[in-house]
Amino acid sequence: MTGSLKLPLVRKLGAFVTFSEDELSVLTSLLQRRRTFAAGHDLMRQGQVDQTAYILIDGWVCSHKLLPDGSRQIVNFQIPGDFLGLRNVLLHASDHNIEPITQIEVSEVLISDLLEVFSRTPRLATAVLWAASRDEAMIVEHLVNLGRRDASQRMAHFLLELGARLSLVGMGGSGGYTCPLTQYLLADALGMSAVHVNRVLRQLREDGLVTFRSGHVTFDDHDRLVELAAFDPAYLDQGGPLMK
Amino acid sequence: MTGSLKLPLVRKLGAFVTFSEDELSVLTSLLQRRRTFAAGHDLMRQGQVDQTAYILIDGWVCSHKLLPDGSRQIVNFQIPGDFLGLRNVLLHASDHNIEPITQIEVSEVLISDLLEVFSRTPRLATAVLWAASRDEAMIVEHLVNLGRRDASQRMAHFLLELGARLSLVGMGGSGGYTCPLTQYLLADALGMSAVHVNRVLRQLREDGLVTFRSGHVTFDDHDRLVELAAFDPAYLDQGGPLMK
DNA sequence: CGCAACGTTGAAAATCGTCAATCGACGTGG
DNA sequence: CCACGTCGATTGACGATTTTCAACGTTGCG
Repeated sequence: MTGSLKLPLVRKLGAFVTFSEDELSVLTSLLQRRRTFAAGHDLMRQGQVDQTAYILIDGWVCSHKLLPDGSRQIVNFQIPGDFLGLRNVLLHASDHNIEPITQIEVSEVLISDLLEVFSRTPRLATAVLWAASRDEAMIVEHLVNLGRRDASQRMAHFLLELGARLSLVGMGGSGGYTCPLTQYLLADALGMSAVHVNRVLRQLREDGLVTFRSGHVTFDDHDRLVELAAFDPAYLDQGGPLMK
Repeated sequence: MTGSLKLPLVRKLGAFVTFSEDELSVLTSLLQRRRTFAAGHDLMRQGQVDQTAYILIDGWVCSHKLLPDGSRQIVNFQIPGDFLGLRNVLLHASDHNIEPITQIEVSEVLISDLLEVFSRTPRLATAVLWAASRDEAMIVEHLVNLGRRDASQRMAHFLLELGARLSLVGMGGSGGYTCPLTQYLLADALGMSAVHVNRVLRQLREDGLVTFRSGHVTFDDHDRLVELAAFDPAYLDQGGPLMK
């Protein structure tokens, strides 16, 4: 067994299938073309016709859409092991922006490489499509979050989802996790104002549910938080040994 | 040329590629296993482990998620030519419900058939994945709708998107379209109450923008409606001759 | 005729956004 | 070293949007 089990992507896909040595080597060969981006330097912009995809190795990223009035909606945050821009590969132009929140390291994935992987190792192709399906399921749950939960429930659900995702790649435990997101980023992700984010976080903290302070999320009462948010992690499809 | 050009699925995918005769026959072979469902008889339920997908031939469908408190969020409506349940094929369990709004006719798609299509005709596989990417782009835009637009803009955007989608499969023109959705369905899709849906529709009608009455949507002032909603159809990726 | 589903409207209440101000941490230039 | 500006977090007051509650109208159908 190599050190590749430490790679977030491998850990994540491991929730779907167990790879053979051959598949592992093909997978890691996808991760060779490394690049680094500084926070705020977009990897991709709305309307851009560049059909490049990336795999996030290290750091945090957000994908968002900008509206003509200057406001924006963050669609999701990406953490190590996640794909970036996969949806745009087949669309004529990118429909969203991809912006690093921290300094990041990515692997560039050429479409040609991806297609070769698809034809050579069908199980790996299936695993990639599984990850894509899971990403879509997450977006759907965010839609439910915005449409049918109030601000407190939205926040609770968001923090729990992030915790579950981070656990899967070894970046968080049941007690909490480190998180570089600002209240402005949370606001744009949860469809509310930064002021209200602050109020909601205070409320959750005073109620003894979660504490989000100076870059760290602490679950003070995980069970009650799950109940408040009506959080059912089934959509994350991570039923393996890593799920509690 | 056969009569297959009248098929909504073929028209839709035609916005992405032009098919050869051989590809057309493979595509239509996917549409053989016909089934009919009555309104209200779900094709699929949350948590179900059935990995069947369908292609909608005729009628209207909605996919939605139910919350423990009884409320629901409609993720999208499907119209003829759309896939149903494609995302669930690789997930361990369905993450949403699929419910016919009218009586519908569908073609059942077996995973085995789909995989065979993928290996035999790569261009067709690409077209299917394009459609899936487009569906996801739509969900993302709905997310933006819920997160960053007020009720009037949401409604305007929704009605415009539906119009553009229907045009692509020959079910609507620039003037308007026939639409079986109730105000309750609109409410669950747009994340608001049915009462407010009613008020918003009245406002849009009195402002001379759109009229939605007795199952028919009429664009009274398409340009102003587009401006109100900040509607940019780029995400629908239907840049062909059908887009105005 | 009477029920049921959908549409419509008003009034009161809750949620949330906007505006405005303050504070602490941090880095930079003088 | 200190002044200054910036960014993020925080709080209060006020106002706008939207929900809830309640009632009534309309249509279609058994």
